Amino acid sequence: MSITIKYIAELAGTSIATVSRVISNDSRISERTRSKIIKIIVQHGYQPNLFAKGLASKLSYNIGVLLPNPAKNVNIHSLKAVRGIISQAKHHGYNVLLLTGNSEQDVLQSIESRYKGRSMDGLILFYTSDRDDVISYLNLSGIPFVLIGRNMKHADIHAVDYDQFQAAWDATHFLVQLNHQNIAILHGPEHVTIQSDRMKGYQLALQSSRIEPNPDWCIVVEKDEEDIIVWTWINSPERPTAIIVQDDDTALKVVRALAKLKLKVPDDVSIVSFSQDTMGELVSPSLTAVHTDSYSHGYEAASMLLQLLKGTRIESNRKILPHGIKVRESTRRID
Amino acid sequence: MSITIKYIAELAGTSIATVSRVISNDSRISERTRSKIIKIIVQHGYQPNLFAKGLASKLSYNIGVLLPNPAKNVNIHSLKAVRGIISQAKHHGYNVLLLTGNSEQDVLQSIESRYKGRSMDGLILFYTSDRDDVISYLNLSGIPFVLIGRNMKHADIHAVDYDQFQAAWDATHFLVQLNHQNIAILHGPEHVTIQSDRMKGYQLALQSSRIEPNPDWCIVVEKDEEDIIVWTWINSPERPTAIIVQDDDTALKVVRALAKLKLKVPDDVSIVSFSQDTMGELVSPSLTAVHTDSYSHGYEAASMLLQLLKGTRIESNRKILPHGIKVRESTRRID
DNA sequence: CTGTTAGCGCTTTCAA
DNA sequence: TTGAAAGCGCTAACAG
Repeated sequence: MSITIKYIAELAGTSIATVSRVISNDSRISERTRSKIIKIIVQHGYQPNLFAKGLASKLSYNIGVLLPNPAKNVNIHSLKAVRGIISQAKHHGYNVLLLTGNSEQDVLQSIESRYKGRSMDGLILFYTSDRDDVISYLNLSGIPFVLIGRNMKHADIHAVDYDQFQAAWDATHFLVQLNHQNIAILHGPEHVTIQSDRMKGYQLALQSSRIEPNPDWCIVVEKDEEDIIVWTWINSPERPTAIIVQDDDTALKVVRALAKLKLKVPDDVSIVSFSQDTMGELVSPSLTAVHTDSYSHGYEAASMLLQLLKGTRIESNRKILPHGIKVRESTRRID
Repeated sequence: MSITIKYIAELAGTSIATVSRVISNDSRISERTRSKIIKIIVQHGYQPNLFAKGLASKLSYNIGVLLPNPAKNVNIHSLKAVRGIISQAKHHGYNVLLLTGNSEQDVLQSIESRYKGRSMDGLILFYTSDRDDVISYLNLSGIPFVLIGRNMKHADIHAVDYDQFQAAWDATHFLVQLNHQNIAILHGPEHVTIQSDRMKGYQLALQSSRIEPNPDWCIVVEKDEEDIIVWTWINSPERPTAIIVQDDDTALKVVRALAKLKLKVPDDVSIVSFSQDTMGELVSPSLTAVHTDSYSHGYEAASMLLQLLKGTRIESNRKILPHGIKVRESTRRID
């Protein structure tokens, strides 16, 4: 049998209520009793039974984390963020419960059963475009939740992200500083919101340098279309000398596509990517990239959710985290 | 107030005990009552309160997953495996609780409090060399656990892995088939067990082809030493024409180091890596690699743990999963 | 400041 | 095949 609050109370010669109060840091307990009880607790390695606690308090002290959808969107970013979440959660006495699902049905049903079953008090999820309906569901259901990323359709939900507009602005500006005039931008079919934010940043940065954005160079890449896109460009009279790419994976594909056409990075074309990973550092050429600290995304998301759970007043629904630009080998100055 | 077993019982005109039995699939319930109750449960979307369940049954229906240590060893492999774990766990009505810790202290204390606090019934962990003491602790504590990977110091624990010996044998054999005679092997300071298994596979494969292993070419790489190693080699009269590298990250570093010496992959040197990731596919040159399905590692580990928890007799402590070799651009035949 | 006590929602004997 | 009732270990009024 494991050690219970009752046993501790007996040892301390108090009632279980007193022990309970000590555990929950109730202020109206004499220093004397408190220290006595704490000593006994430590001595015996007592750990409160979270189920009893949860049952009585109607709180699970679990927060759920919904992983991005299968394979494709599972990346190091999410893992690091999860670490941040765990760390923050632990700090506040919360555990982290992991959820996934192969279909939306599956996901919704997972969330519902965990929430109704009182297994989790709130949820953190990562943005991918197919989460739209999940978010609608969450909004309706009243489950407290925080999004890592941003969603245009649901602009007012609690979210943690970095400033995608500014990030794209910075990337563009950086290239302009290197004398690039012909700058293209490639982004994926997903991430509608991020896409449009980045697009605006890109366009405004160009305009502020008196460069007119070329609409042919703002391209949405369908899966595995990099070859075609690059092929089209190479035939255009004035081809881009620099490309801003949505993510590391796509950036690598673009490098490969360029290589097939005997174009070298950064000699012929410079590339800036949006990184979620340290991978960009290892490849050749290593990738100049806009990066942000995934761990702190998770940390801050958890922090926000915990505030929500505790009913603390939250200043703002959105928390913007800093980003930076890591200059590596894939970019060069042109004359 | 959420729906409880009591409410369902009232609606069904039975006692809560009966409802409970239906839920837990007790055999001695008339088909009539069973179907009636099930209907009501479904109709009302009733979800049992897991805390009450846990409290009464002394089972949490949670399995813990201890993530690999910070940053360095966090990779896509673990994330995919975690998905496999979740999937299997869900299948059996279990949830997945995530654990980490920044220090061993931290980890041990997390495990203990979760286990004692009845938050988890068992644990799955990933192998990294600094987990040795954690494993010793787990062995002592009696917590049911399964290792993903393998540990030499604790050979008899429950574990899921692929055959590292055979994998290295295959990699070596593959290179020999491509006429390589001078084959080196690079592995990290970590993963003692894996290392020695792979080493044996490498050596025996060479010997079976009547090639005498050159001890200078079996090298343990300290962190960020790739440059030096490659530098040493290049000065040796007969340099390796092929290198087997422990993981994708190191492989990329080796490619970079070689490039500094004007050696191209695969023209001058072929490389085979042990992959944990799809990254090897995207880089240039893409990496020929031994790969295994991370998802199923997680799935099988969870399956084993669940058997342990249910007290099912387990045939073997170790489960060996298949691996394969993906031939890509980093290897070529020599004449 | 501390003790008493009534639950929280479920499982599990023990009886019927 | 079903029901009654005693907990599981803790929280949170309420009372002192």
